[in-house]
Amino acid sequence: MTRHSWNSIKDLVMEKLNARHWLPGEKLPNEEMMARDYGVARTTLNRALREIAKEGYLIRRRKAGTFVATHPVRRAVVNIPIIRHEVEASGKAYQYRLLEQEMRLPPAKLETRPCLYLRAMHYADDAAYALEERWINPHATPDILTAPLDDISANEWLVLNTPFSRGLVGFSAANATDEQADLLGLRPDAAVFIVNRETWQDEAFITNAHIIYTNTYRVESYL
Amino acid sequence: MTRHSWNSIKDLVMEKLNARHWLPGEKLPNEEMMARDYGVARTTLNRALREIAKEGYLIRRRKAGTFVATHPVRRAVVNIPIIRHEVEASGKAYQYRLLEQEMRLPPAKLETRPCLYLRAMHYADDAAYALEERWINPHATPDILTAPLDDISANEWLVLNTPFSRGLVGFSAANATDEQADLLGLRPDAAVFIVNRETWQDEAFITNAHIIYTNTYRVESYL
DNA sequence: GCTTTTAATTTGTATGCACATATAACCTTT
DNA sequence: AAAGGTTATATGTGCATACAAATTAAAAGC
Repeated sequence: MTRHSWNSIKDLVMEKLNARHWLPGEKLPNEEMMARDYGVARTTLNRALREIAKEGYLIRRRKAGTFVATHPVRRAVVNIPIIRHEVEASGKAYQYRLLEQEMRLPPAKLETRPCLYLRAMHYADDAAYALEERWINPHATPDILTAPLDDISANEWLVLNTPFSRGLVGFSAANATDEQADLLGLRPDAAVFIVNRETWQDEAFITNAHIIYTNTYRVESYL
Repeated sequence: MTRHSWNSIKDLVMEKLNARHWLPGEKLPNEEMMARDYGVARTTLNRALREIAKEGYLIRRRKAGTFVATHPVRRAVVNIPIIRHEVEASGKAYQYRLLEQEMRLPPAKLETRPCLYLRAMHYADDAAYALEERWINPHATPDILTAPLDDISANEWLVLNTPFSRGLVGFSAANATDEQADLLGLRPDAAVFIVNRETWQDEAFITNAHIIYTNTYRVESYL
């Protein structure tokens, strides 16, 4: 019979932290002592504390010890789903329409050679859901030129076919341009929620997406 | 001499994943075999794969095995800093001004008893930075009633003094009301970026914050 | 007093082993 | 063939031990 799992120890320690049993900045007993207290091996206790530290509530330094974080960095983990999945998860029918597709010179900070520029609309039950404006570097992912972008969104094709080594995502707000408002069925100047994504494979730019959501859109996450 | 750490094994496996050495959905060799291949103990290999799975690139099921995720869920980890730190990190002088503070009945879904309602402005170098509209439940955190909310923002006081067991954060866009636009120095109807945070201790509502940023604000994160 | 070196302490990791747990695959029964 | 039970297998976890690495604290040297 296993008295305690690392996970249950983690819960016990989190309870103590929440109950302010140790104050912010205060040092916890060392692993050996705590392991004895809880009646587990040091490896088990180590894992519990390691996970808590990863979540930002503890700071651990060799030789110094384990401390309660004074300003626990609140982190929210946001899922970035494929738009089709997002729509289908809400029980609505997904539709996708490619508006424009051409080779064009992108902003210089992305790439100096011509890239594929796309504009497409995403619909949920015939209602406009999001407008996608995207640059794709065919020099980094040449197969994109033969991809069936009428059927599958570039979003989804890239997720399945092009790995990346680093990416950046940004959330912001803006007033819709007249054209954007028209496409999204919003009044002129309406506020829109914008998700910007950019991915790279090593030093090669792969894609930059600007996804403009209707103003009812909201990104949510648990803390 | 340690030939391989779990972390270096993780890197090696990630490389293979990125190089499509195993295709999405494909099954990887079992831990024992992989451990032998890499010349490490199963425990070590287990940790490497466990961490990769946590990042969403592998799916692991007992008895079934380890598989390459077909739709790796892209997750972005967003830091939610204290506004003062955010401003100071940009090298500007932070200022805080409490506009309003009174006991009032909040929306029913939060709490049925009267709560503390606050409105406050955050400034960066005398320029408006964000408007905070906040409910705080004094029944859950009574000390708030004697906190020096003229000096320290409720935001910061709560982070230091009130632990919570679960929280929700949401990002959205909206058109500023006339009053909000006025306070933030924006034109009427300008788009604003809104961060909404709500925290609970077990079943007790602690606080709900509505933070309205000027339209240049942007949340960023690496993938 | 200041700098450098050394030692001590604490967390971090690797390993071998054992057993727990989930579940896919197989077998039995009807 | 369908339902139910059993077995085999891959991952998940716990433990004892040993050593590695970081870094604080103490000692030594100037």
